[in-house]
Amino acid sequence: MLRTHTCGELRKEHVGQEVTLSGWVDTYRDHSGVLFVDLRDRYGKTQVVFAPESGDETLKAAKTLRSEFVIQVVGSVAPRPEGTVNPKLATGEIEIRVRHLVILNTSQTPPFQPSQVDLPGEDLRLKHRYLDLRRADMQRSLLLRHRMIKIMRDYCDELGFIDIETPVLGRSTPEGARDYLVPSRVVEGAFYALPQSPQLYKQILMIAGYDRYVQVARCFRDEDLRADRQPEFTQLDLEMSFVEMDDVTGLIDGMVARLAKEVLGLDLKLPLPRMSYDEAMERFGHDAPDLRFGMELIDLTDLAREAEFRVFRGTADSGGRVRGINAKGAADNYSRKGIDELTAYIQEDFGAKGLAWFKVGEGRRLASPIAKNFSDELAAKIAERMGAEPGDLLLFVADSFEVTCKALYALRKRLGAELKLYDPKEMNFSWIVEFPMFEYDEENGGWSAMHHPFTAPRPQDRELLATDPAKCRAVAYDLVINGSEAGGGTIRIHDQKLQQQVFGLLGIDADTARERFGFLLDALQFGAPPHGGIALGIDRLVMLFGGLDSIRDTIAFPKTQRATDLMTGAPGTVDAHQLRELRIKTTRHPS
RNA sequence: GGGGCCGUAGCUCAAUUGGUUAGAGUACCGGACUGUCGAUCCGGUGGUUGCGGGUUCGAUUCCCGUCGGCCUCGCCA
Repeated sequence: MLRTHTCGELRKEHVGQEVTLSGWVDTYRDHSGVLFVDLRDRYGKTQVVFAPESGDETLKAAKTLRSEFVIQVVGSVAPRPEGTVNPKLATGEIEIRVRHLVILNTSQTPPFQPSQVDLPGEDLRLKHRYLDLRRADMQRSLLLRHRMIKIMRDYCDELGFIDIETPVLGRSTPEGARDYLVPSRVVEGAFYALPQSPQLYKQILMIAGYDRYVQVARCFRDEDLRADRQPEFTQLDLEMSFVEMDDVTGLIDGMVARLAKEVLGLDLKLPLPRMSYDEAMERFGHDAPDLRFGMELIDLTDLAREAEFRVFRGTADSGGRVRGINAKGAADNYSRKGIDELTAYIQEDFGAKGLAWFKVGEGRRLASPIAKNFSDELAAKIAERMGAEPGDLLLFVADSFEVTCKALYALRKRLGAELKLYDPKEMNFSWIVEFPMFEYDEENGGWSAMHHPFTAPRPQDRELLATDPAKCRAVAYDLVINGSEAGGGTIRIHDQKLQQQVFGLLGIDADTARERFGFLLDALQFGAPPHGGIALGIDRLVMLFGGLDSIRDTIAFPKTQRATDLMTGAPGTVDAHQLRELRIKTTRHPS
């Protein structure tokens, strides 16, 4: 072994021991007669000291050490002299008096140093990811990821789940996200698709009788990236037979509680609270609301009908909605210019026609350029409805229900952050349930599945499939943490006829269904048990539990917004021979 | 596909209203220093201001295009 201990484990009780440490030169401080090196590995840092007692040769060699050299030192653990203890280091009470130094490898001057205070640009971090991953923050993050996956796997194992791997090369199912495609060499003109999720395989596994399946599954979606979205990401995917919704949510409640306890030291009250989709849209304008703070959406449509203000009355009379939020005590936080920015924000990004606002003065008088359009009586009713007090800022959007949801959700989220309405360290867990089965697809003029086409309707809503699909609710449940969708699941359809009916509603005719999902329809006829499951986004869970801003900081080798890998250069060109074998032509010059 | 922010020394950043020789810290190189820990002190190297074009007497600064990174709308069953 090239080491007897790691750089993070030596303490006062080791004083006097002969040890061998190996690691990277984090920093060095050359005082001519004595030279200090902070030796780093993923366990920590230990100060090693080169002094005249180390011998001329060793001291001389130590003077050639530079950042990120890999060295091995042999020496004795010594207590630090009085007054030189470093409380910032876990190993700060001791140091290694070096007798022997081996330079295991040198390093070029790194483009950035893992210990540097100012974080380098993300492109540079990604290009030299091996340096970035040496940073303590990244090590903490990957370690947290490991711990969380281990906790979840252990939990499932204890409950009898079997880890089964499903294929990465599958077939394309054009619904939903765009697929990553892989050409087949053997079958001309045919393509595999990388899985967006193991959805169908795990349902097949239920039909096959493996009644508790789990997998840490890599999933792929060829869609545009975000701070919390990567083209390939990891899900804790699980499925259970002979279960109802409460069985699945109850199981996940226990898993989340264990994560919260072991990772954050939090005792969660179970079961986690639930809210229906409709309530979430009404109170927060979104199906993944951040419940760490209030500032709920308040409906004013009935009052708007009495208003002289044409924007309000006109919207209310034509079937739209007038809704608002009350930013408590924020009247002074937003100047005219600041409110103009908020207005532009919801107009440009969410299609709102405008933003009506009032500042609440003494005696709950409403002050605003549009205030003259409101009678004192109506203004008082609005103030009452909004729970207005002097110093509050009231913001209103009059538009379709969808636009009021989007615009006010965005405003609430933005103001919540800007006004610091919640503690960033607080964690809020909840379930959103009773999602609609379908949503209307403007583009194609038909119904599309809100979750996926295999989701079961609530038994009491089954009639609605034929009569009023819009009102039909699914047995679906999303786990929401701090306003972020951390996972989602459903009870699946296990009845072949029902499955075909749903396909029909989605505009998938019998032939298409047979071609794409024939294997599932077949399997459903050979004794499919009732089943359901869930998938949790592991990258997002780590991000939330770790208090990180970007999903990229939870992934060892993430991709950029253009889905490229700055370190390896993927995606890259391939040589002409490879393309010929695949019978693929490209306008791009082969490498 | 749309909107926005950014790109200046190896790194992190600055540079007045468009103004003359583009600076600082750090890293790096050389020197001094036997208790530092963001070591300190002295000296030095280092720039096609992402790239291409335009406006101008003059462009890091303004305009157009392009490349790259990030945020975001659409998209993400």
